[in-house]
Amino acid sequence: MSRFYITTAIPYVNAKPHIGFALELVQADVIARYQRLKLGGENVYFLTGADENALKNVQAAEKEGRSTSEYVAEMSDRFRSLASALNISNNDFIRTTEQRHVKGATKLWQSCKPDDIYKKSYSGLYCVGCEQYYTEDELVDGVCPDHKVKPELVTEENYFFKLSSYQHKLEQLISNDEFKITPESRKNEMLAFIRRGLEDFSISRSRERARNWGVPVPGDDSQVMYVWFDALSNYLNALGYAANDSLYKEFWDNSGRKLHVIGKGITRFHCIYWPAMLLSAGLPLPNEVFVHGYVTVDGQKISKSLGNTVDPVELVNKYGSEPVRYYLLREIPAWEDGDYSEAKFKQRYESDLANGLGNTLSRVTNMIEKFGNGKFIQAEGVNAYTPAAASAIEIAMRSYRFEAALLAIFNVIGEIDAEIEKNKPWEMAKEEKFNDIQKLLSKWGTMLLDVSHYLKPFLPDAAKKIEDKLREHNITKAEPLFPRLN
RNA sequence: CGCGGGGUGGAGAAGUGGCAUCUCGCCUGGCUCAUAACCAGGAGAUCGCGGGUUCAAGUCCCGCCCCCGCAACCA
Repeated sequence: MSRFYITTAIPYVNAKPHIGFALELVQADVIARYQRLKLGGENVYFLTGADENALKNVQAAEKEGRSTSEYVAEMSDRFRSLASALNISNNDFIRTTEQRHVKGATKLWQSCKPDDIYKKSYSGLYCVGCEQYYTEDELVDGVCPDHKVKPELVTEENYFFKLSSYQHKLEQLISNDEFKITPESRKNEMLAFIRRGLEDFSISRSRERARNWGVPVPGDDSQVMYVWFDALSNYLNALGYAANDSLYKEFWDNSGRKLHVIGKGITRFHCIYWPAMLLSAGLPLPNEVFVHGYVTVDGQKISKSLGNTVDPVELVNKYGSEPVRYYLLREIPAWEDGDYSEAKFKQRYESDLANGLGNTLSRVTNMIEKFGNGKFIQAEGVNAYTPAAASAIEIAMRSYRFEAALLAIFNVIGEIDAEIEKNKPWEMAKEEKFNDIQKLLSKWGTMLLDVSHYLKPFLPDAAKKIEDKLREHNITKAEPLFPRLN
């Protein structure tokens, strides 16, 4: 029994989703769909969701003069809609204000080794305006960079987690890939971080400082959990950890594979804090964390002050989900940062999707209609992908190099075009060599089916359209799969 | 001496020792089945700079310059 559990991170919902999170959803979706094809749909479980407990959410709601719970509910819906706009095949969507989550986070806290959670007083420079702590060097001339006020020295008693006692174990698990971090550069970063020495970290806030928002610390009403402590437990909670549901047993508490897909900014939380918490609670660890890079827009970091945010839902409304999926997967190197620009988007759309895949389908189906009587018979022994190409795609998929996989998959489009040009079926038609044409059309159609097979995880709709078209009894010229933009 | 990533034809990238590759753009030619799409050929790179190792270096070593991230309770 081979089970596969995959998750995205749960973004906090203080603003509408931007294109960076769309990247994560799409990458995770490709992996999920790919695994379903291999393992069968029932053996794959794909989770995404939203973090509603972050203090930032409270601040954002306040700014709009709304109640926090109403605000986060509405914002979570926007993230849910993004997933559906992008045709993401998630099995579930968890909100961290749900009971199953609160109960699970509580259970996880209680399951940690008693020695690992202790009370300690913490003091730091706290800016009331920002509602956050600053270190000395973050201050500009001794004042908060945002509010230009001198922060107060605040002392508060919090619960701490004994991360320090897991230093050795974590180093071991990560370096021998028992807890695998992809790409390797991220693994090295984490190892370097661990070797510098791990300090215990605070896992609670005073209820006051948390603005009375969050998951209460069990047995201590004066404190709520530090948002990361509860947030990470969502991966267990969606499966029914608190109630020990069968889903939890099948997908987490067994030997199946568990993969987290995250952005580079939260690597430490997923690769250090999270496994330590699980170790403390005596729970199985995820097998792997895949860390993708960030999306820049026109070469610049996405930032609200620059006003260069790109709304992925708008993009989908304008161009459709598949072109957006394609762009994110093909143009952004999955292991690194990548850039979005409208010009590049249009370029990819035109050359790869419209003039490439779509046009080739039109050519082939049109010739089947015109020269082949609408009949297409799948060719025996034709493989669009040589064993070398197929294995290159496999390797790319297994290492989450989606851009490399797509490049290899799309090579075949060019090959079909070149063969059409070389054989000139339209001339053969004049000479009435219809049997020969039929053979060629069988071959090209079969090659297109091979392409669509590999495209399924990436472009599920287009793949299906290609397949459906070539399975028609009386094939007519296909409608443009991706119409030209102008 | 903080850590990491990167500097390859006009643009974007691939490329861990053996004639420098791909996509887009540009030029020329071809084709007309196709979404004015497609195919072939071509021009264009002293592979950031300076040394070194080697029969041979974009690729290994040393030094330097420049760009971009990250630097622990803050998503």
